[in-house]
Parts: sequence; structure tokens; C-alpha cells
Amino acid sequence: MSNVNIKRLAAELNLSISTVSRALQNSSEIGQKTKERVVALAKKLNYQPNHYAAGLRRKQSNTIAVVVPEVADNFFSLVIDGIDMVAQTKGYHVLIFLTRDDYNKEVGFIRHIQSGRVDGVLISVSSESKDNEHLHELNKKSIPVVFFDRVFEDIPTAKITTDDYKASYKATKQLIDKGCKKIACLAIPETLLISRKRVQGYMDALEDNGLIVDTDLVMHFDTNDETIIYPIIRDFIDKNRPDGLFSSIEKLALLTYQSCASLKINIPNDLKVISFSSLKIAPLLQPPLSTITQPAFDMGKAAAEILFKALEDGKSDLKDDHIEMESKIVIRESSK
Amino acid sequence: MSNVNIKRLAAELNLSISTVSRALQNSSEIGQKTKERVVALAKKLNYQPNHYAAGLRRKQSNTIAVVVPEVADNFFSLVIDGIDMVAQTKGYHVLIFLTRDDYNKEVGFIRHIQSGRVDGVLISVSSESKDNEHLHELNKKSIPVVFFDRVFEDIPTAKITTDDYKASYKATKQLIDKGCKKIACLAIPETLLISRKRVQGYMDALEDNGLIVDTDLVMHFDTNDETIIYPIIRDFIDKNRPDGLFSSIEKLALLTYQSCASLKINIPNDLKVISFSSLKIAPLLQPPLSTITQPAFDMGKAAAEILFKALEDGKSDLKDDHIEMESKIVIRESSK
DNA sequence: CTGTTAGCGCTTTCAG
DNA sequence: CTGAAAGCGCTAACAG
Repeated sequence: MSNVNIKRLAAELNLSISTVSRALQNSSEIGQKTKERVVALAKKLNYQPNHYAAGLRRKQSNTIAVVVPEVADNFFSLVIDGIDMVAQTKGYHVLIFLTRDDYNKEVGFIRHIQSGRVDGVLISVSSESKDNEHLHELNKKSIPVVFFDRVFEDIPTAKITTDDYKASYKATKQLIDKGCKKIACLAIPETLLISRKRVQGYMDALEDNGLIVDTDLVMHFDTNDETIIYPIIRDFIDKNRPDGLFSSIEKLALLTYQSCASLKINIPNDLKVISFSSLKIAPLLQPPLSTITQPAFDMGKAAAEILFKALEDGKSDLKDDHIEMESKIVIRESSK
Repeated sequence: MSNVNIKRLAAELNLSISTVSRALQNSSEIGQKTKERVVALAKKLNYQPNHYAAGLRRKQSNTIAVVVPEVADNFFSLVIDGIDMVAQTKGYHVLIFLTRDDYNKEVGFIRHIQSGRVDGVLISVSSESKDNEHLHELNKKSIPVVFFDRVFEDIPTAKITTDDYKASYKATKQLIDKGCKKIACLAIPETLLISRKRVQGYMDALEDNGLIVDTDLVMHFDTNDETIIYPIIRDFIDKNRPDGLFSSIEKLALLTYQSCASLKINIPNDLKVISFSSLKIAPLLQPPLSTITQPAFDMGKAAAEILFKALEDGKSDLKDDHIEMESKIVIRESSK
């Protein structure tokens, strides 16, 4: 059962190794009959080329890295699905790196990736990332990088996000239009551009509509740990009793729902909530959750397509470009 | 910016390649000062070992394959999270293969994997898998495989599932205890053992409790396409008007909820639903969804641990073993 | 159309 | 303690 390799095939067929190699690649310089003989034997012996040996020689891996904070998350899992969708059509494989919002892990992964491990990288940076030296290094190493959702503006490469500012502005405006006067905001770390944009949209909407921005009503969470976040949110809502709430990510909105249930605060009568969310069953929640839905799957596809285009063109440097995709805002009221 | 490799380090330090290699591996046969010099330069030049070259030589990749039907799914994404959790501690990387329930893709992936691409495989087989020759091949190639959730019993290796039969039996019993007389069952393809077990649990519970098993009330779905499934479920419910429903996977239960909303059927008054589900926010649904929750994350961890144990022990053949983990059944009533 | 040869970057005998 | 050399499996000049 020793592994069958190209050498073995060559020996059995009385051909040279290179001929076999070429035949397998369907090279035009090999005779038809020879090709057939080679392919036939390869199939018979269930020959599988060694991906790594080929890659080592060719200096490419046919593999891309997807670096994300988490996978058990509606948004990221949809993005990964989209990425994989196009990767499969291109004959590429997907290596997953979960940073778990740990900056050091992210740095480690990116460093590791540099040595020809992958041909390209799709990344949504971790919450704690501040210094982005590691990403600059990667960019310099002629490994194409595409940022999605959580991006670093100052790395000159392709970036793809949703219209975070605009969507947040509109969403907040919706709350105002519904009569909310005291609108809270739950957000992820300020170190993330995406977070700053969302909060800015929220603030500007307030100001433009004659409401005062009260920074006490804006909370940033640096952790992912729900057991820590939940009591904070519950407390926050209990003390401040906002009548509107804009949430920067789904998880925070769901914790708000739980908090309200426990505090006997009626949504949406006492508190209207709108949140960025990829939750498909938002309409099945009672009360249903008003959502700002990012085109996660399509974003994954788009990001991957940009990357593969660069890979196919042999261009390692992607243009410093920022694409914004449109989110969909859906207001859902109580069905009663 | 040409890539810095071990050769370059050797040249700059006036050492041989092998010495550098050994120093980097902290081999005991290298002098302390030499080690320090090497490590210092490596750090300075940001040397990153070429993973593939090392793997080629060592005949191991420090990478495992995770083969699953989908990623944008609560259950699977949690499992992947668990797998990655232990992979990270072991210094392994995770290559994701999404079969999208396509048997041919699964075969292709498994074949591809055979040639040293990965050191081990964690797999939940695709719905359409019937012939498992490809899995036998893999098993023979001395690359360890662990099945989880959707397993093939006749491949002699480690398998890990939840107590599907028992949980289904209990869940169905719960419906009966609540007074349901006409209990429907929505299931995935019969080609999957897991599906047969779940349906069997349902049927046995009916029989043991004096209810007649009506095969017209059992539906198997061969597709994943919700646009196809939804109208079928809606029709099915409309025509049969069951008073209880046991669903084999979350997605089918959610489509049931939607169907009932559109048919003005009141859950749980007219129809009590219980489903296998990894949906964390099940209690936030209105009416809340009664669930059979598999320990997805822990299953991922457990499966990975079994695999790594084999890898560490250098045993390529895993014992033909079947571990069952316990699911949690939670009945949720309307809050009114 | 086919074969010879050199090497991708690394590890690992085998010699000293 | 260090070095020379072979080779993992494959591809790609360079010859014929």
C-alpha cells in the first residue's frame, strides 16, 4: 500500500518521470496514446498527486487563507460559505484561521502564512488589532490580501465592506421617526474602523435630527464573552431605560432581548431595537427584530473573486480600492 | 524582499544549512551560542519556515481536513469551532471542505486528501453518499479518520454521534405526553444512518405508546433547497393537519414555523413542534421552539481529540469505536 | 514527442 | 558539536 507516485507510474510504464508528469498535465507535447496509457494506469492505481511537492516546485499552493474572528457566527459563516463557493470553482482550497479576537493569534497566523503557505489571504481583522505591522509585511511579501468587513484603511489593498455609516445613519433615523427620544448604542471595540463608522452614523443621525448625543448611552464591548457582557447590558438598560437601541452586531441585540425579557421591558413598546444582523429567522423572533442585513454570502463571493482575479492575472498587488456593498434595512414591528 | 530561507540564514552566519535547521528546532546537539545567533538572525529577518517543504520531507502536514456538508449552519459551525479549538492547541491547521451535500464532491475531496495533503480527517458525510468505497480507501491509506454526526457504521474507525435514537424516542414521547395523537415527522435522507435512527426513535415511541405509525406522516427530504422544501412542507401540513411534529433538523422545523404562520396554524396550541436544533436563541422564538440540542462544540472537541491522540501515538488506525454523547431535550411552551 | 537533470526548502542520516 | 550530501515528489528548463 506504499503510496503511488509519479515515479512508480513511470517505472511500470517504462517511461520517464517527466513524460508521465506531462501526460498527467495533458501537455500538448505528449502523444495521444502515451497520455492514455498514463492516465489509465493512474486511474487504476488511484494515483493522487502530492499537492505539496507540486506546490513547492511551482511556488504556489492553490490554497487561500481565510482569517476570521469566529466561525460560529451567522455573518462569518455565511461569508465563508461564499468564499468557498468561488474557491471551489477555481480549484482552490480554504484554510481557516480563527483568531478568536486575539490579536496575538492574528499576528502569529499572518506570520505563518507568509512563507508560501497560501497564495492569498482574505481577512476580517480581530478586535484587538491595533498595530498592523504584520499586515504590512504580508502585503509587501507579494501575497495578495483582501480585507472584508473589518478592514484596515491604511493598508493599500482591496477592501470590501458594507455601507456601514449610511446604514447606521438610516437605521437610527428610523428609530427617531418612530418617536424614540433616548436612543442607546451598543458597539464593538473602537479600534475597529467598522465600529467607529457605525457609531458615527448613529451619532450624526441623532444630531441631524435635533437629538443630543449622550456618550453615556454608547457602550463599547471589548470582549466576546457573553457571561461578561450580559450583566453589563442588563444593568445598562435597567439604569438608562432607553426607548430606542441601535446595536452594532447581532449578538449584542440578542443579549438585549434577553435582558429586556428579564427586566419585563416590552419590545417594541418600551424599547425599539434595530441591529446589524445576519440572522435569517429574525422575523420569527417575537417581537421580531428589526435588522440591518449585510449581504454576507455575496460579500464572501465578491471578496474571493477579487482575490482570484489578482491570482489569475499574476498580480500580487491589489489596487488600493474600497468597495461598499449595500445592506438591507428591515423594520419589523410586533405582529400584534 | 526575496524570501528568506534557511540557506540564506546559513550563508549570513557562515554555518551549514543543517546546523541552522537543527538550531531552529532547538536540537540538543547544537551549542547554546550558535543557537542564539541563529534564532536572533531568524527573528531579525522574520524568517518563516516553509511549511510545505518541511512537510514534504517529514511526510506530515500538521493539517487536518474537516469535511462537512455546510458551514453556514449552527450545528456544523459549532463543531468546526470545537475542532479548531483543539487543533490550535496542537499546532495544527484546519482545511475546510464543504461537500454541499454533493456525493461527487465528497468523493473528489477524499481522493484529493489521500496524498499526504492532511494528517487526518474529520468528516460528517454528505446526504447522498451511498457507496463508501472512497472512505474505505482513505481508511486503508493509513490516514486516520474520525466520523462525527453523520457516520458510516461499516468503516472500522472512530465514530462520534449523539444519542439520536434515544433522544428522538424521548422527544416523541414528550409530544405524546402532551396529548398529541397525530404526530408528523420531517427527516433528512434515509441514506443517512443518523436519519434512520431518528425516525426509528420516533416510530418506536409511537408504537410503544399505542399510536399507529402512519408512513404518510413521515417525510424525507433529499434536497437542501429551501425554495423547494418550503412549499412541500406547507402543503404537507395543510393537508394532514398533524397536532404534533418531530423534526430531524433545525431547518425543517423553521420552515414548519413559517408554514404555520402562513397557514394561521397556532403553535403550540394546534401543533406542538420539537426539533433537533443548535439554535441558541430558540427560547426567543415565539412560540419558543422545543429542542433536542446536541453538544455540537463538545462533539467537535471530542472528535478532534480522538484524532490527535491517534496522530500523537503514531497510530494511523483508529479503533472501531462508537461514542455517543448525550443531547439535551428542552420543552418550551408558549409564554402566554 | 520523450528523456536527463536540476532543484523547490527543508530534514536527516552519516561522517567527522 | 558541526558539515556534506541525499532525497521527500514533483515540475521545468534544456537537450535530443
